[in-house]
Amino acid sequence: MSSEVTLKEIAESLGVSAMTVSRALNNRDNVDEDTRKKVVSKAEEMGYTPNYVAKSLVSNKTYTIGVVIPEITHAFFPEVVRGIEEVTNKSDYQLLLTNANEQFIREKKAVNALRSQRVDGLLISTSIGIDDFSFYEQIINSGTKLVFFDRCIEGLGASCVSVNDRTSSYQITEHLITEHGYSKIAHLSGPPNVSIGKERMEGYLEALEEYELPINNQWIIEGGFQKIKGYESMQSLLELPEEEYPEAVVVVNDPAAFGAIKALKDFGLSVPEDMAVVGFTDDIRAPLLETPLTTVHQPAYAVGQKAAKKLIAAIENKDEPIENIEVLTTLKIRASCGCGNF
Amino acid sequence: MSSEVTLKEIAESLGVSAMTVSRALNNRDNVDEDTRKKVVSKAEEMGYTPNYVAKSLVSNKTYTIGVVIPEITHAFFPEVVRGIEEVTNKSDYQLLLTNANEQFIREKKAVNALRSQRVDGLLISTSIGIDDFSFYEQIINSGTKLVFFDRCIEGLGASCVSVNDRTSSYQITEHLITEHGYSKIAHLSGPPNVSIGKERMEGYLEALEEYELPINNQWIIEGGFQKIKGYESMQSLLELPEEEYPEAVVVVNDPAAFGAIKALKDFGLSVPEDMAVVGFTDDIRAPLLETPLTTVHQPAYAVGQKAAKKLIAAIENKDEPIENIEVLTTLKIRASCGCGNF
DNA sequence: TTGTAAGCGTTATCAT
DNA sequence: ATGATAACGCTTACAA
Repeated sequence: MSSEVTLKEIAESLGVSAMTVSRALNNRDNVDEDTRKKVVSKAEEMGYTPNYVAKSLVSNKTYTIGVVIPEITHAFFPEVVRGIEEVTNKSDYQLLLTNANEQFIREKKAVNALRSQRVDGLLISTSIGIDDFSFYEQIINSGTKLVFFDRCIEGLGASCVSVNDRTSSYQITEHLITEHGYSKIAHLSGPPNVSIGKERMEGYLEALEEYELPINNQWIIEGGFQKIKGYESMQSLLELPEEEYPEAVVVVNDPAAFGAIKALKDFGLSVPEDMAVVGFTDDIRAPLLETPLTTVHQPAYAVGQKAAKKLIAAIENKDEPIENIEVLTTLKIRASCGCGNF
Repeated sequence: MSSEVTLKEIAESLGVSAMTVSRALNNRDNVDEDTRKKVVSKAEEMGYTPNYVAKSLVSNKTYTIGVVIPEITHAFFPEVVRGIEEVTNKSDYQLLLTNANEQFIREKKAVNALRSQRVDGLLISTSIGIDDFSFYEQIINSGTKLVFFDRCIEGLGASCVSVNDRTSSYQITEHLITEHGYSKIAHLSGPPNVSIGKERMEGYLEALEEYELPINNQWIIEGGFQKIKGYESMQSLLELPEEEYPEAVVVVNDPAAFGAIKALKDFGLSVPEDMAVVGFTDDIRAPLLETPLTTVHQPAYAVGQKAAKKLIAAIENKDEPIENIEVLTTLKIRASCGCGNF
């Protein structure tokens, strides 16, 4: 950035001190109105932009928030970022965005870089492969303000904003049971060490228990969040003898559900006649499938907003409490569960 | 960010000077190997993170790049950001991301904030309503490194990375003419003051001229980039007497094409039988429509990569030339143009 | 090899 | 109302 105009230069060209210029430009009340005007117009003329780097060094505040997301192309996250942006923009914080690409090594590197940049706080959604919880434990203990969103690590003393995953998973499973009378329901799960994977599994299990349906371990396949993982999980499921096929399957998210549906198709089976499929996310493509996908709509924008608000509150207010904030989802009933008229 | 450990504190606890600690931690060659080890382990123990704010003040370099995009939910941009991220991550630059939400006022505000943060360079895709070119002219003249991407402002002395819009628009129009024999082709355009709006219009016109087809001003409707704009433009077009309807229409981008198709449907017309429609973007939803959309695939990731590479080159190399870089598109032929077998 | 002093651009504090 | 000085955490330049 070419050599920029400084307070001192403005001061010299005006024959006053740098302090006066600083005061004038920051609208302090103890400056003569005349000099203030002179300073402001001179600054304008010289093309002055305040140097936040220097400001930050003095104030120990950067007005900057670090955001770490695991996967920027998964449509959910850009929407979350938009929510974050909306809030930070109003409060005049800037966003340092990093994409960990689902790699915990990159996530760590990003967090360290962000800390070196002295961001005022961190908004984090962890990558799938995370194993080293002590990393975040140290950071939180050091007093760094941190709010997790969507993919949370619990019990570390940081607030967390997420969707009511367990309840939503319970509800969509319940829908399959009560509205359609399915009793043989499978689950293509995510990794259990990621909160959303665990929670969605639990909601599914709770619903089966509540309605006293058999829990069949052959129907619970651990996979991942991408299309290919759903495809593979469904392939495993279809290795069962045909008479042991479930009637319906709850998939951990929509991309994985797309993969699962593809696998069914490749296998010559149709949705929902041979097997009903429901997802989780309400991906932009969900309503456009040949058989539109029944799924759980996630208010990504609201998640972003709430996480950002919580973080800014924690930054600006010493004793903001630690909270787990749940944002409510809604069921999107479409055709893939067997509801014909959508 | 709680009180952080400083060089001085490490120095004191070790009985050496801050300079020695600085040298040791930065792997300068003039430090005793023994003291270096002591310093490094002490720094680790005390949880030291270098203060980049202070570093930047000295070096006049922040290792930070400001990115301004007009619309984060338009899938094209997250993909561009991923490309940018991939490059900056390797070169150890951080990304300050701002979303202008298609509002030029917010864009200006964002750029000013970014300059105050003393980013080393700017990556910008302008919002639609832009009118004040002098704003960027000043910034570029002040020596700030700036690369435009996708939505460029030309003639200001900044490099630009974009898709070969005019050629692509020419090609998809040509496809309608030569593969389908359409001679009555309309264009629902974008705003002409945004480069992609202008370029796509020009490509369309060039193709008509090349094949000596009539240019009918009633078939050229100025609109915008969102679904609703496409809907409205198509509504205008359908106000013509039925015998003056075009056979095909080139829409400025996919979201607008979705709107146009919706309007046709609401009007009782079908695609491509009554009117063929082609788009531009290859939106993730394009292949999933009832009649999959023929469109131009844009290599968003490559746009991001090239823009980031160009900017970093400009930052690190005094006389990096100003260039217009074009990234090549590919046609995605699907059913909406009348190619039946897709 | 190590230390000292000055300075990066700003603001808090005390003085005038 | 305005100015002088020190300080924020670090590095460069020079000295020991």
